[in-house]
This record gives sequence, structure tokens and C-alpha cells, in this order.
Amino acid sequence: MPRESIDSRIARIRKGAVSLETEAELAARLREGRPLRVKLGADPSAPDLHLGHTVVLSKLRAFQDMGHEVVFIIGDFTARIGDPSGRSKTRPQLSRDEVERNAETYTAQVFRILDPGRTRVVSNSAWLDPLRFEDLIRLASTVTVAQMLQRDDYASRYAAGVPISLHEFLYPLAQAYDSIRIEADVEIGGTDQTFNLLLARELQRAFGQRPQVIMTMPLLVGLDGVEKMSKSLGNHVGITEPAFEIFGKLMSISDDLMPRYVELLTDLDFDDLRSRLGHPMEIKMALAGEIVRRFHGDEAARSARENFTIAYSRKGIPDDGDWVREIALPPGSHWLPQVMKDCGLAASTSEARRLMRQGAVRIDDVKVTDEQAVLEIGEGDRDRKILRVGRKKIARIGARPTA
RNA sequence: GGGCAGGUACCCAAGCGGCCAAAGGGGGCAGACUGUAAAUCUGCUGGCUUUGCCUUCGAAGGUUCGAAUCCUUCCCUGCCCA
Repeated sequence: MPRESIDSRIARIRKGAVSLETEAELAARLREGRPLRVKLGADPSAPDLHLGHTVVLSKLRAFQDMGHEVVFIIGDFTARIGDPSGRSKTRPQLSRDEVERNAETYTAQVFRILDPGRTRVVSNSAWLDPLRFEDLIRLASTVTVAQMLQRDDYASRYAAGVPISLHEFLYPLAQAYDSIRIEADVEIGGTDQTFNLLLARELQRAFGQRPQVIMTMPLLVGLDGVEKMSKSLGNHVGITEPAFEIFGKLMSISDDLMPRYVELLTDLDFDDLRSRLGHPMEIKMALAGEIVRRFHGDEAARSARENFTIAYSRKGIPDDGDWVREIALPPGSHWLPQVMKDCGLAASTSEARRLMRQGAVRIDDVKVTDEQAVLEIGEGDRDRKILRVGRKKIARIGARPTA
């Protein structure tokens, strides 16, 4: 790597970050000229990564590209505690089996962004399992209850009379202890991690270590434009989702959200896009295309855009298999609501009936509102029907070949 | 340990013997509008081939022709006091 000034490297590192504590400490460590140990802790309670996670991961990748090492800590132990960060409710505690399974898919997904060659993967149960009660007391004695209650999610829950379990106080301690064990140089997290990150600094000091440099990244707002992106709120875009799904979801964000998404999720420049493309829809398509490209490649990005236009702008039927689910039924008559339920186009026959009543259901582009409607499936492959529920769900129904 | 207040559908929250599948709001879904959207307006929002039936109001029992509503026990939560 060509020599780059410390200042310039710091500028690259802190791009997009909300805070960096402290820049002087970071400069000092960079000056040492060794690969820094950058900590990433992951709580494998929700194994699927979404775009929100990629904000921090991309930053870690940037560190790797500068020659630093990422220590990826699987919080297999802490997952069993349940992190309360940024939540008004306690996270469910997971069983060992669940955690193990989750950790596996999680790791696989993380390497879509991180460089495996510069990543060390460890599990924090390695040191937290054998910890003795005595050790725990020593850890706990370094923090006061008042300090704990500074943290917003504890404070607001406490004020609102929402229960806080004692074990939740142990979570930040465990996370901080991880930093001590791996002697982290740097830790990065979302702004919701600020408290935990700061606490790790204090504990490191108490244990005679140099406190880690910490950097926080903005939380990505979810598709609803209000809450932070999270799987449990259903406002997320998973990085393993099919291309058309990612594209479609991104197209559904409000215009106001676009600049932030462009900034946090791509290397594109929003102002540049705006001056080149003009129309908000074009900009959004560029954003959606870029993100699809990142996880599925150029071809998928092009196809997603094309099919999206066909399906929604022109209300046609896209060619791509992903966009249209293929359904095979035995020849004969089928009660439509039952078909919709069986094919996942409606959650129940009751819902299917409702959708029909509301004019959301079309067969071959003809609206069907009669709840008693019957779908006739003829023999052979000729007679295929297009069933459309709302605008997003499209299925092509044909006869199941008789075996 | 004592006192008090609570636990209602995805979330918040009304209901306090029948008119309750349960008000209202949020969220979600659909339709209209549009530039994909957002905003706005309208409708829907437990299940079941549905003028009816079945399951639901922390759990289990009980009273009653009839219970989310009354009684008993239990479980859970918050507040105050110790």
C-alpha cells in the first residue's frame, strides 16, 4: 500500500461516522504502523443480515482495505443473555442450539462484505463461560447503577415502569469484557451502541489497558422512514433476499429517505445523481440498482430494473422467474380463495375473500370480485392463467402434469 | 413480607353480566390518486366455502340460561412501604 498520511487515513476512516473517540488516540495507534485490531461483536440472535448491518460492516471493510485486522466476535454467550440495546423490550434469550445455527449463517453472510483473509472469528463463550462469579463481581464493581441508568433505553424504561431485568445490566459488561480479552484497538458500532462502547473503555482502563478507540455509525432508518431498520419491525431489506425483492423494497422508500440511503449504502454521490438524472424515480432506480448489483451482480441489477418497470409502471407481467411464482394445480375446478391461500398469496381464505371484495384480485387482467369464483384448470400446458393479487404478487398457474 | 394498581386481538387502549369477534388510535393490507413512492382520501384488518359455525380478552376451575365482564386459586408486571 502506498504511503498515505495519517490525516488522510483518518479522514477516510471517519467518513460518514457520527463520532470518533478520540481522533488523537486513533492517530497515535496508526502511527505505530502495525495492523490494528478492530473489534466487531455480533449477537447472532437474528441470523439474517440486512442493509442496516452493512453500514458498520462496510466501515470495517474499509479498515481491512487499509491493512488492519478485524476480530469478529460471535456473541454466542451474550446472545443467551439478550441485548436490550435500542429496544423497549427485552430480547428473547436463545438456546445454545439456536445460537449455534444462527452464528453459522451469520458468519457466512458477514463474509459477503468482510475480507476473510483479514478476519479472525472467535466466540465469546470461550472466555465468558469459564468466568467465575468472583470475576463477575469484579467486573460489576467498576460500574454504578447511576451510570447504568444514564443509558437512555434503561432510563426511559425505568421511568415508564417497563420492567428491566437485572441480567440486562450484565450485557454491556460482557461486551466490554470482550474488548479486554481481545485487547481491541478499535471498536465500531451503531449509535445505539454508544453506551456499550464507552463502557468498554472504562473497563479497559480499570483492567490496566489502553482504552479502545470507538467510532459510531448512524443507524439506518428502515423502509418506513421512521424506525431504525430491523428485522423484527419488518422494515428491513435482507442482503440475501432475491434481487427483485431488494429492488422493489428500495423503490418503495419515500423520496426523503433517498439521500441518506445513497450516503450510507453506496459510494455514489447524491448531488451528482440528482444533477445527472433529475427525476426522483430515476435516482431511486439508480440507488436500488446499485445495491442489487452489490449483492447479486450487474446482470441481476439490470434485470431487476427492467422487470420492475414492466411489472409496476406498465402493469405487465415480467419474464423473470423470480417475479412470478409458478404454480401447478391438478386439472379441474379450484375455489379461488383456497388457491390463494395454498399458494401463499393470502394468509387465509378469509383474507383472500377480503382481497377479492376490495378488487385486488385479477385473473388474466380481469378483476374477480365474486368470492365463490372458481378457477378452471384445463389439461396440458396451454391453458395457463395469470393470477394477480394486489400489484406485488403475481402467479402463473398451470396444470400439474399427471404422473 | 405488607398495601395499591394492572394483565384485552400485531402494538397502545376502551369495555366491567347479554346488543362483544370486542370502541378508538397506531401499524399492516387493498383500492383511488401518482413519477416507483411518500402524502392524502376510502375500505378492510381472528378462522372457516361465511345470512351461519368455531376459537379468542394472563392460566385453570366455578357461579349463571348466558362471562372479557362476577367468585376462587394460581402465574406475571408496575408503584409505594419494609
